Amino acid sequence: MKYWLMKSEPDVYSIEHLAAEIKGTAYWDGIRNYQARNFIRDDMKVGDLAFFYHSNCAEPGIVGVMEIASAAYPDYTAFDPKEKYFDSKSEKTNPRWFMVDVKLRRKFRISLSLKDIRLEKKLSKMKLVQPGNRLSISPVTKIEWDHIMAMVDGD
DNA sequence: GCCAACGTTGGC
DNA sequence: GCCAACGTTGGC
Repeated sequence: MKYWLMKSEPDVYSIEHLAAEIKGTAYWDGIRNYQARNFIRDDMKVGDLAFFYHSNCAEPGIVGVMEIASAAYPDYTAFDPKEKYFDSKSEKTNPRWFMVDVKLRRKFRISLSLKDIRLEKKLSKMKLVQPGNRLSISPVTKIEWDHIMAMVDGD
């Protein structure tokens, strides 16, 4: 099983949106970066766990935990010209972009801010805090994962 | 809203 | 294949 961190702008789609999904799951669309695409398509498996990260907002940070609920399948929003993330180069017969379904496992009572992550020496190797990192999907090591969970739960 | 750091595009 | 121009990301 693998661990991940997935970014979303809360103005667009927040953990509260996910919590309000009737079905309990949602499709994680709009990934338009090859490296992130490859993680989704090639490495993500059903049952993997992922941190829900709020980006580009007042208090960026990790706000909860999701479970990957499906294998990767073509991101059909790329096929629809009316969609924000339409991409004419992604064809139905040869899709360029993929997505997975996610399910909310847990919303943290107190989220872990980027500031606090930066202050934590043991998390200094995280992809998230590497200079210039903009990847919206990144792998998290088990050690990092466990450490964050311990921080969130106050040991 | 600013802007630095990236990734992508397209002319050559 | 180079690289300038452009668009996007995301912290601040």
